Amino acid sequence: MTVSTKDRILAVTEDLFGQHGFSATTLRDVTDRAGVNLASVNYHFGSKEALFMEMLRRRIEPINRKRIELLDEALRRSGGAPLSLEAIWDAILRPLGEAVTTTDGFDEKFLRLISQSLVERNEFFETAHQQFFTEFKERFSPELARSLPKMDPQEMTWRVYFSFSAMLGAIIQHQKIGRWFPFLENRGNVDNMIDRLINFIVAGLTNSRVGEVPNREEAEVRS
Amino acid sequence: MTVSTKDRILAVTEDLFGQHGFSATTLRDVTDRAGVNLASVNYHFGSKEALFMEMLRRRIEPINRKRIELLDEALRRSGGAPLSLEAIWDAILRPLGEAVTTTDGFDEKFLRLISQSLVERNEFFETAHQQFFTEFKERFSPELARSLPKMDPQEMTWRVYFSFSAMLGAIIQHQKIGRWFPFLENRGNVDNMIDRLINFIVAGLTNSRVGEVPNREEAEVRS
DNA sequence: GTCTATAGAACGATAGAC
DNA sequence: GTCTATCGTTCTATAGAC
Repeated sequence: MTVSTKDRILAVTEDLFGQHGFSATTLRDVTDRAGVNLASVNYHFGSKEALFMEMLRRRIEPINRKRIELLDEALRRSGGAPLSLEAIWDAILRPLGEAVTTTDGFDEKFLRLISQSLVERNEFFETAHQQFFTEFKERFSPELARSLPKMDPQEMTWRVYFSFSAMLGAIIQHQKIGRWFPFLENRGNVDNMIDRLINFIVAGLTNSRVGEVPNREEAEVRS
Repeated sequence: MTVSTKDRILAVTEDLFGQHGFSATTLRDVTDRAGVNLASVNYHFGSKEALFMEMLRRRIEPINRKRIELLDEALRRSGGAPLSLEAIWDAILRPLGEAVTTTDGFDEKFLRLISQSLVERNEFFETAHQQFFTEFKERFSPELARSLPKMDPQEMTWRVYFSFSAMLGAIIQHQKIGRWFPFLENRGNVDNMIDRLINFIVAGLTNSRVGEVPNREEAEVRS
């Protein structure tokens, strides 16, 4: 099967963007590595920015589509009743896990791509990501609220923010996990990590010490 | 009081690096904004990389120094007994909070700087950050283990990883918090956020469902 | 649709006067 | 220690032949 010039450019762009980011990746790097001509980028995509946007869009949109599918499916099975937090976060995390999983376990390349896209500071990237996130957040936030009906909305919003932070931080920092914790087992098993991450997040979300701040003097020595 | 050319270059470098990263920031941007000559960068710092390293080093090192000071102080007060998780995470988070706090509340500029430095992919940056983190992690990890003596080491390492992820994710994503959650109160109050983050992390760390993975079918409907 | 060739601008770094 | 001027390189983008 033949791979089109366009697809080869996109594949190489993903690699280099994941490794070096937008500014540090030049079109010459891309075209040289892809074995295509420099001018082909502008022919197929129009500009460097448009190329990078297309590369990002075609990876992220399917993930969010799948997330919403899983959420709808769970709601169908529950007959519309509030879902468990585990089910909600499973719908959020599992499609991401599938996207980064290959037969060899973690696809570090793809994880770097997602990571880099999350922290890219170019304005047009930020606008795109804002859109990606907003669509999916507006679908999930009400479900989280339904599953935690007694929680103060402000308290819940903070916790949801920390939950997303934990998820995104775990992705962004994942390349460092081996250097931080060299003896950590199973770090190539994405499903295992997601299971553990769901546990961590649900514990943080359901923490009973609502808004309570430990007294620093008294809290010093653990009972 | 006069501000030296060197200091003005460093100050502007912080701003621009926080906003655009290393590659997208040019020396001309820096020197133009600082009102100094282009050649002064190479005179004072030697190269673009050396300038950015010096800028980063002088901001991060004091934070880690303060963290270890706070930990030692807490241990002195406890007479060497294991600390509460709250006390440990207070020592980790509070110096960061102080560093980003000005009289106007959150110093978004500094938060962006830290955030950008965490995700910068240049090799010399990564090596430096690895060193910054390792020093401080090797001091704190044993204390966390002493405070959670009954926990399986593998389980604990995963949770500590998620805790750091939540912390770093909260910093990295902080610029987006207002767009994600427009009605969130207190988001300019760094001490308040840190208090809440400590609660979230401690709940995740002490979660009783050790290594237990919810059955996805049964977990679907929240009781 | 793919190529060569190049325009036009911006880059990091440095030489050398003051 | 600060300046001007500039070197040599590299960048995105495009014109135009095939």
